[in-house]
Amino acid sequence: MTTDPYNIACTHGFIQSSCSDCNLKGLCLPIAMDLKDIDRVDHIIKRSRPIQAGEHIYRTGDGFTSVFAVRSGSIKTYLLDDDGVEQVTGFYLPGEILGFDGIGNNTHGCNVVSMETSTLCEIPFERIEELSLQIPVLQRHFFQLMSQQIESDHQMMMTLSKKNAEGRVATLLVSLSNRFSRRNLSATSLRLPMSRMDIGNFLGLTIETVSRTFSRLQKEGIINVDGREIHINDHEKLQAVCHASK
Amino acid sequence: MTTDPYNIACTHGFIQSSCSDCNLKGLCLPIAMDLKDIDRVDHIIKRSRPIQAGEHIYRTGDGFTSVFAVRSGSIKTYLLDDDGVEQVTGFYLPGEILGFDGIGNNTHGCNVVSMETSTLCEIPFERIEELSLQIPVLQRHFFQLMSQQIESDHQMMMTLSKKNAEGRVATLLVSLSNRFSRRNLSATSLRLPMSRMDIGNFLGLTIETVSRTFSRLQKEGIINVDGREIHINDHEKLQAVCHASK
DNA sequence: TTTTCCTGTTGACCTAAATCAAGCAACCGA
DNA sequence: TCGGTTGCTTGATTTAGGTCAACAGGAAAA
Repeated sequence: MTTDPYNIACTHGFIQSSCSDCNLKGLCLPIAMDLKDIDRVDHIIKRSRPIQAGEHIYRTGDGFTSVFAVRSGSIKTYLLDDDGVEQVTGFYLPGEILGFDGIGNNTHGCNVVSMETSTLCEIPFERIEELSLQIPVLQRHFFQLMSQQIESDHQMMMTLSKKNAEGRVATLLVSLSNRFSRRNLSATSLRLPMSRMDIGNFLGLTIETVSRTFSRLQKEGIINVDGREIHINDHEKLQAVCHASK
Repeated sequence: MTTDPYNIACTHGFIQSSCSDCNLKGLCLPIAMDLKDIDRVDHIIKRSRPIQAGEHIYRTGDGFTSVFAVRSGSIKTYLLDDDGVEQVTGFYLPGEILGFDGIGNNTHGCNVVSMETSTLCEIPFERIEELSLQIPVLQRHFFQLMSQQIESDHQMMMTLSKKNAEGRVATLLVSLSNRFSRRNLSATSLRLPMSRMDIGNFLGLTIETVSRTFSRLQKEGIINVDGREIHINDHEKLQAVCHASK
C-alpha cells in the first residue's frame, strides 16, 4: 500500500518540468535565488508520477530521506497512536512542503496519503543540506519553511484549545480560501479536497458536528454548501466567526 | 515590562560558564561536535542575567534576532489572538530551545515569559546561520531541533483533539517527568513550575477541570498532589491514562 | 432495473466539561 | 494583627458537542 519513496519518480516522461518553469517556485523556493542556483536545486529534485487518491507516500517509521513539495492535487498527513487513534495533522496544497517532522530522528514521524490524484516533487534532504552550505539563501529558506510550519502548528493549537465548532470550521475555511487565492484561484468558491471525516478528525470534532456546523453557517447566509463545493458569501462574517470561542 | 532582548546579557560577572563546561550541552548542541567548534559557538552565545518570574523575554512582533536556550528555571510561550485570548503554546525547561517560530518572517511569533527566576543563553541566529555554513553538523543540528519542535507540536494537536481531561493532564505529567529525568532529576517526584491556570490554558481546559482531574488521579492512587508538588505513584497506570480519549 | 456501499445530513438524547458559586489556605502589605 | 489578594479546591447546574439512529443521494456493482 505504501508507495516506495524511492520509486515514485516519474517514469512516463510526459510530466517534465523544471523549477524555473514551475509557477509554484515562488512558494517552495526563495524568491531571491538566481537562475544558476535554481538550476542546481532543480537537478536534485525528483518529480513523481501521479499518485492516486488513497495512495501513501510514506508511513511513520519509514526512513527519512526527503521532504516533498506538492505540485498538484492535495495531501493529508496523520499520526496513529498506540491504540490506532488517527489524528490528521495537516492538509497540504500545491506549493506547500511536508515532511519536516522526519529530520529529528531520521525517521518519518507521520503518515502521508494523497486525497486525490496528486503529483509531488521529492526533495532529497541530504542534498539540500549540502547545497545549503554553498547557497546561504537556500539554508535560510529551509529554516523559514520549518519556522512557518511551527507557527501554523501553534495557531492550530489555539484553534483546538480555544475555539468552538463554528470557530474551528470557519478557521479552516478561511485558511483554505487564503491558500487557494495565493495561487490565484478563487478565494470565494472552493472545492474541499477532503471528506467531512478528515475535517472532523483534523478539527477534533465528529462528522455530525462538522455537518451541522456547515448547515448552520449556511442558514446564517455566511456560506453556501453543496457537498464539498463551498461558496463564501460573506468573508467578513466568516472571519468574525473564526474567533467564536468555547 | 518586556525585557530588551539586547539587554538581558549578564552584567554581574558571577554567571560565567562556557558551553563546553555546561552540563546541558548534550541537549542544545550536537553530541558529535568537536571542542574547537563548540568553542566557536560558545563565543557567539550571550548568557543572560537572572530573569525574574513574570518578566518577558520578548513579545509577538518584536524583531527576531535570536533563539534562546533555557539554562535554569522555566519558561512559557503563549499566543495572544486579536481578542486578547491567550494560548499557552509551550513550557520550556533547562536544555530546551525556544524561538524557532520567529525565523519565518523575521518577527517573533509569540510571547515568552519566565515562570520563575531563570537564566537563558541567547543564540544570535544569523551568527548560527553563518557558522552552520562552515560546520555541517551544526546546520543539521538546528534542522533537527526545529523538526523535533514540529513533532512535539503534532503530538500536542493529537492531545488537544482526541484526549479527554484525564488524558491531557496525564500526558503533560508524563512529558514533564521524562524531561526531568533526562536531566537526571527524579522521574517520580516533581514540582510543577506552572500554575493550574497555565496548565488549563495549555491543555484547553478550565482550572476547575484541571483541579478536579488532579484530585481524581490522586483518589485513584496514581499520583499524589500537594499544590504544585506531584508524586507519581504508578507510572504504568499514568501512562495508560494518557490514552484516555473523548 | 435493483442492490449495495459510501458519504453526508438531520434528529433525539446523553454526558463531559464549562460555568457559576462558595470557601479555604497562604501570603503580603499596612 | 487584620483585610485583601491570589491560587487552588469542591459542589451544583448548564450546555456544547458527542453518541446513537434513521435516512437520502450518488456511484458502482449485480
